[in-house]
Amino acid sequence: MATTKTIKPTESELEILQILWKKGNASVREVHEELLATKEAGYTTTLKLMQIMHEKGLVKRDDSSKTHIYQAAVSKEKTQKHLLNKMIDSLFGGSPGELVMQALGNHKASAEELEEIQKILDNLKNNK
Amino acid sequence: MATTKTIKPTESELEILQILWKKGNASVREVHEELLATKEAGYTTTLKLMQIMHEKGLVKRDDSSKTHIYQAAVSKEKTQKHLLNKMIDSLFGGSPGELVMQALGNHKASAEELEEIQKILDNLKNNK
DNA sequence: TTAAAAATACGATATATTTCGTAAGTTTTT
DNA sequence: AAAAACTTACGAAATATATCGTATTTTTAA
Repeated sequence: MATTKTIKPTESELEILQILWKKGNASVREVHEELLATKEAGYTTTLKLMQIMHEKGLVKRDDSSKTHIYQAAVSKEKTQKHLLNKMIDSLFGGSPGELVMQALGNHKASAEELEEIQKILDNLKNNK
Repeated sequence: MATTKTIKPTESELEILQILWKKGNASVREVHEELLATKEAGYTTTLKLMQIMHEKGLVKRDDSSKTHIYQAAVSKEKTQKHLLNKMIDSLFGGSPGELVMQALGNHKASAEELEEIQKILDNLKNNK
């Protein structure tokens, strides 16, 4: 078995990854501006976090020019999958259904989303 | 608006809560034994964690006899809900649908679960 | 009734995460 | 060309989390 790389971004790292996933690539400044919309933080704090993420391999960066340009090195889907599975195992007794029910019960999903989910559901049913 | 109590158990606290949810109530010793099945830890570490959880109000305890008996003070459902919402916000751009799709796509849900989900889905659709 | 085992309390250390200040080098503006 | 603004690097402090050792008390067993 290959050594499974442990993707486990911290809370703050996740916030940054989200921005990078959305923007594709961005400078520290750009990420920082986005962060400010949500939370209070100093510029060097963001910078430091992104440097650490780079060391960890969570992001790639192009430092050919003065202002470095960052980009996520882990895919959104893989990360979601990973953390979701962890949560299903640790909080929902390994049952994805239990989680789905909770999630649907709580939040309000849009009509479009409900349709999307319906499609997936139909698919799964047919494959039984 | 009432002050929203922040339920945010740490990883370790979650492991303990799970055991308490399962057993209903238990001594530190019992919880510790269970923990050992999964991970390495000293007894006093478990004790300390549970004491901290008590301070935080995550668990209740009966200390009328020498050996204190603990029990979860937060419900499994509320905790699931809380952490799920956090995850939806921090990883799925606030869209529960996205999360549900990932969850359904990855894991295999049982036919019964699919039916359950279908019911919830129908309900949500009708309430639009 | 003494010794061993079990339990709690508590402080100290270790580790992980987050935040920030300062220095030093670029680029931009005046 | 000098000043101002921007950027990175880096160390250090602040905070949160986890782990453990030791002292003390209580219970159990010899």
